[in-house]
Amino acid sequence: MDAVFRALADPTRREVLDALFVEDGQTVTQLAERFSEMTRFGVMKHLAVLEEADLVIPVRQGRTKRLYLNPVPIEQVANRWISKYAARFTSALVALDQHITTPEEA
Amino acid sequence: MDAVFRALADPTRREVLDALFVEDGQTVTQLAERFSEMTRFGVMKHLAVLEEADLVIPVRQGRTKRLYLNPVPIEQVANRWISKYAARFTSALVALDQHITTPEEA
DNA sequence: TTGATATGTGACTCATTAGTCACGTAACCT
DNA sequence: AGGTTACGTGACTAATGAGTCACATATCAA
Repeated sequence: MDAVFRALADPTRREVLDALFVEDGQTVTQLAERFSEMTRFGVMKHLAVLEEADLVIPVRQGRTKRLYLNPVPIEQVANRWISKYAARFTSALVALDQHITTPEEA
Repeated sequence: MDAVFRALADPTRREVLDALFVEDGQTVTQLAERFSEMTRFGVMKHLAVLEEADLVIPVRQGRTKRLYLNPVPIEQVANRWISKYAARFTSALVALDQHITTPEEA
């Protein structure tokens, strides 16, 4: 799970995920072409991090490699980590609402 | 939102959030004592990052500073980013189920 | 006021990361 | 075979991040 958080920290890597969300199964060069501000090697390094976190699954096809989005780790983070704080969010909203409807201070 | 992802990337910072989840409104020294592998200054740097991401809200009280957990940014990440991939997760499960119930290949 | 406590700042070191490049390998095509 | 396309590796540089320390400031308590 550490790898997932780490992978999601970089905006470029989130862009890669977005690109695969729009069109799944793109090749490395296809993806690299979308990032004009970076060389193919930079993109490949980001892909390695995403694969490490299992967020992207590589499928070799002859000389090309297709990258497929794997939403499972994201879902796990949502369930095992984020949902824990969701309850606090709800109670925070309730507290805010009570604060608004019954203000005690200026 | 970038700041939130960045803040969540570090395991120590997630531990800080966990500590505040267990007991909200702890002071800086209180939190620092929980991290024996690190000095107070290290913890303070992490707190700065968490405050920057608005994940932790500081409240000055005389010479002490109390840190309060703010689950709102986490919730926003869940809604605006993660939920987008949740649909893919569902369809992936459906595909997996279909693959299991009607296997075509060995 | 004096001493103790709680937090803050700036400069510094060390490790990690992002990104590039030269080069290498493997597959496709004719 | 020979050229071309697609991807991979290792070494390198520059930037960023983690962590520490000396020191400074503010507050409390007697």
